Amino acid sequence: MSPITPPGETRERIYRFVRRRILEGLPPTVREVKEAFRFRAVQTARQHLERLVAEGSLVKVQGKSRLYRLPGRVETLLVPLLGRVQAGGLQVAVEECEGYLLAERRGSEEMFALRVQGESMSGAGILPGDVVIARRQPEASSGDVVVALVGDEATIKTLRLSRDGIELHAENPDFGPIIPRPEECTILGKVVEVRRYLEGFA
Amino acid sequence: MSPITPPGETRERIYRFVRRRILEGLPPTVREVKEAFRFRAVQTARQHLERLVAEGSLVKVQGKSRLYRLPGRVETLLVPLLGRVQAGGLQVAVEECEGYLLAERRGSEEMFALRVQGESMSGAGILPGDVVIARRQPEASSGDVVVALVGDEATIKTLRLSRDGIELHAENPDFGPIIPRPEECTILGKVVEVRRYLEGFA
DNA sequence: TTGCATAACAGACATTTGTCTGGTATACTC
DNA sequence: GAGTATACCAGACAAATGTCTGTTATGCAA
Repeated sequence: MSPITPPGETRERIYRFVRRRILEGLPPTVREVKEAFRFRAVQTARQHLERLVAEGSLVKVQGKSRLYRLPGRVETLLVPLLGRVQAGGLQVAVEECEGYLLAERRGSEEMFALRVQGESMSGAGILPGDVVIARRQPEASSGDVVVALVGDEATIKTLRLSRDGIELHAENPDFGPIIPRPEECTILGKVVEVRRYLEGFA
Repeated sequence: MSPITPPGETRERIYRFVRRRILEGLPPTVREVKEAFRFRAVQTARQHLERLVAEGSLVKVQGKSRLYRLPGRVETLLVPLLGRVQAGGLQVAVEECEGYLLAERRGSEEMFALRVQGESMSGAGILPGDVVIARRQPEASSGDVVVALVGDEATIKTLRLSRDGIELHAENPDFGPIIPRPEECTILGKVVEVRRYLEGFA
């Protein structure tokens, strides 16, 4: 028999283990928890897990496999890193994406990522080669950094709402604002995160 | 019997279904696929899935539940987001970290994250409030952005190696270089990634 | 002591899930 | 026609997984 640990201590470690596994994208089975902690009885793992559910640290779906989740929608998901976004819209772009990034999810929104191409947002610390992660949404507020499809190409700019319609502002004095006609501009999403990889990860 | 669809058409739809489920964080079981497409035989779903694996659109782990994944799999890692780093070094700081970030794993190196505090690196697009992710290492090359402990406090600067020793350069004309005496400066790690959260995630 | 809580174990049962063998039907090619 | 490929179905087996009943041990408090 494993040594009996102080109340709650093992449970705390189990919580962290399960949490990590969930964040990594694959919640463990009861028996995987058992194995990880070298319990000799499945029930030991199960008791701890059920306690964690009872106290609200975890939630689960009865009777299904690998269905322990974190409460409050703090989950992760794989975000497709889009290559070239063209007029076809996002659907096609997602199909032929370059790869996937990990990101925290809030709610169940659809997210996508895009590589920054020019200097136009340098003033906001968004440099060429950076990756922006955006939540897909058709509208945004004044001041938001958005991914917009203007004519035939996706661009990243700061949105300004004026009484005449929308304006897309660069954050760089060398670039003037874009004031598109409504029919030639679609907001694809709002940028929620910027990442720069200084090493590796092309 | 369900109507027979053109070759590959159902499979294409199954691929999209599975991919979506994986991106959402919970790969489906074979029977969930069966149900979603209203097949009456599990085998029908399985055949399609196996074909997708055979042609490389999906990968899976034999015999385990919910183990269909996307190819080019992302290895993940939880990186401790350190609060205040002081002379004690990283050990203590990791103990009392503010939380964890998800990051792609590169090798098995120790990583840590730190919140940017001042304007001194603004010229390199590293702004106050950003989070830098660093690989722990005691040395770095000239030109690397590093996290260094100078005297009593952790700072993020660009490293320059001169014949007199090391120099820490800010990327902002308002800040002069720091030329520390060797014994009062320790390199904690090299910055490999910069993140900025434009929404939520304190 | 008794009672109660926690931690851990042993062994089983039941459901879910992955896998397999064999079948029917349609379409295409030779 | 025979042969082959695809799509789909039926039913079963087996492994993985969730769940349950009952047990021992330790510590704490009435």
